[in-house]
Amino acid sequence: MAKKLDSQGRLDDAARAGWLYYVAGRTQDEIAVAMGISRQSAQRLVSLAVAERLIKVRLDHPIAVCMEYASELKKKFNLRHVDIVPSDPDSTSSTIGIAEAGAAEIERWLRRSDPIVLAIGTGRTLKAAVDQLPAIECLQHRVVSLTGNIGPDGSAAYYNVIFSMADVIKARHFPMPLPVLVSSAEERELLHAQALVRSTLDISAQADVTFVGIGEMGVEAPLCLDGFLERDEMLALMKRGAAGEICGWIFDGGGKLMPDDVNERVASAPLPSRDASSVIGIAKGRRKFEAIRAAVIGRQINGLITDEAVAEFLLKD
Amino acid sequence: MAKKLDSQGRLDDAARAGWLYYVAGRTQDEIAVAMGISRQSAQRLVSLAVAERLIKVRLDHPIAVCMEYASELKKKFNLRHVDIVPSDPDSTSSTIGIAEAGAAEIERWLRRSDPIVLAIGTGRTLKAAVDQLPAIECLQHRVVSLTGNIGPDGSAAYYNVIFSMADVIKARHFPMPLPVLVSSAEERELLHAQALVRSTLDISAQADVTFVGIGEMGVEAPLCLDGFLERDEMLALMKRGAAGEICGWIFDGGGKLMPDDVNERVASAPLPSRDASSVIGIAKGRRKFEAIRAAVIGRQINGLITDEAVAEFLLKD
DNA sequence: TTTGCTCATGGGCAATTACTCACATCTTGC
DNA sequence: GCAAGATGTGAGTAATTGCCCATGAGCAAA
Repeated sequence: MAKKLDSQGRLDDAARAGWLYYVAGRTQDEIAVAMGISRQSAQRLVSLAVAERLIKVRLDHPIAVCMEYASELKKKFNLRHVDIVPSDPDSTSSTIGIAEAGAAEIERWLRRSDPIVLAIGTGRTLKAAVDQLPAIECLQHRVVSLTGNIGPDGSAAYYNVIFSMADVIKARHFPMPLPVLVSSAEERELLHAQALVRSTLDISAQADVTFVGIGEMGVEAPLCLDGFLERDEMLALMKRGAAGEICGWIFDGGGKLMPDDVNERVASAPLPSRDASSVIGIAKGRRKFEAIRAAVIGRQINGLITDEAVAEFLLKD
Repeated sequence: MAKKLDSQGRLDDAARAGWLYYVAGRTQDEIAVAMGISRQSAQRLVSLAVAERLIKVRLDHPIAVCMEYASELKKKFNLRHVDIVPSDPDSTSSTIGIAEAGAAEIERWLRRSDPIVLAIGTGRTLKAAVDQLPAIECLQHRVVSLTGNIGPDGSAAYYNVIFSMADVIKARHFPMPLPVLVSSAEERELLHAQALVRSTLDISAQADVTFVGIGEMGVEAPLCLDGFLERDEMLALMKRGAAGEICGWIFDGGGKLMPDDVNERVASAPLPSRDASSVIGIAKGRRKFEAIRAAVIGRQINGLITDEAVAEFLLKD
């Protein structure tokens, strides 16, 4: 070979080796023979070609952009887990796609053989996700609800999902026999002191992974639709800067829990630690843009399952 | 994951795995953990992504000697466009490398926002190139076939590429509902007079760019293999000095169309103007040396995508 | 319902590739 | 012309990947 190898010549060789390796599909051994160098040198040239970005790999599939977004979001917001599903602009469903993706992620956790504690919030999206779960026996795990299962009128809250979940997987489950909102901070303390509630709260604090929906603010928001909040309470909250809620915990545009009397009355368990465990939000849709951004910024969650449209919104500034 | 896995979902997974492997640079083990599958399954998905051509690799570096050859060829034969890819002396494939390069050049044309007419010939090499194309919507362009799509036995000619092309790009396309060779000059006139054929011929004459394969002469040549010409017809042609063919048009060593009865029966559209448009040949391989030289000398083409070995041959005298 | 077929799965193993270390060679600055 | 640092090389070894096989699930025909 040439005695003097300037960096141009070396890059040429790297390009040639990279071409033989990736395009022609030869092994590094064959390349070494063809180029008259040692196997190791061939390997170095190939990795140089990669390092110098001479080799461009492109994935020609609609999923590609989702993966891209996921990786950027993970970096930008320091998230543990991000899953982006393709958007269907023609669909008005607020769950299509993410329900399946959410179920897949829940299932991944449930398939673990070591026992875990899985905490779960409430909401339509989460319910849709749980409905997608296959039947698996998970005797080793425990599933705990972060939110009360009693509706404002005393009936069972429809969108409390822990029972649906318990139906399909055979794990021990710990519902929270409370309303979502109580009348005062004092009442909450009283209720939380009950042995049964106490133990559920304790278990929830040990959660290894948590799945929650993310609610937006507005008179059409779930909190209002389901009768937990009156229309004017909601309007007042919005005036004070509320951006969204998770399990009833209301946060502002920066994702900080608001020092508000409504939050004083939330009977849900606190969200498990975002430092020590995974807390994964599942949500999409135009109306939730701000709520999702706030939740991510304020680290109410450290994982996100959403769609392309939300990803674009979160990445755009 | 244990849900019903339709092939769509499986391709999605393959794309994910492929992305994680090639773009994100994760190992198959990491991918397996991330996707909740076994390492072997991850490996299968990755290779499926490759097999399904979801992964496109290209080399983005001007290898000095290739660039040099290209510029010399351009000058020597007054060509509009020359692309030289490295040779792999041990490979017997007649398409490797130039298929990717051809696809890249086709893509460059397709990416133009102003509407163009792209004419396309036939052949294995061209088919391999089109298979490398990514899916792009090109509603503004028109794609027209220069050759008939009916094989000698009346079936669809396999190596007619316009349909493969129309699959991946969503442009209007104009196939040529004719055999490649007809029985006589009179029959050709008759068929060409049909309205449908007429309009395709008219469009092809307006082509802004044309991509064609270059066929060699010989009993192993495509024209024979695919049954368009009998063995002894071919031998007679060679005796009369035939050097190669493009879209069935047979030319001699000087690249001039032969005044031969076979050429009288070729039903293909004439090659678009080499003065007013780009007509790019894609071919390589020892057996095509003479055919390529003739095509370039006789200006059947004014652009060439080939490999180092051919470039050296063309430059050596 | 049974039988046969296809195909995905996971384990195991061999081939291939990546990394580390010690040494040789080349370039640079004086 | 020489020392010092940078850079390339080969060997050995660990990690990663590719492939074959037996198995079992899903599905269609009998």
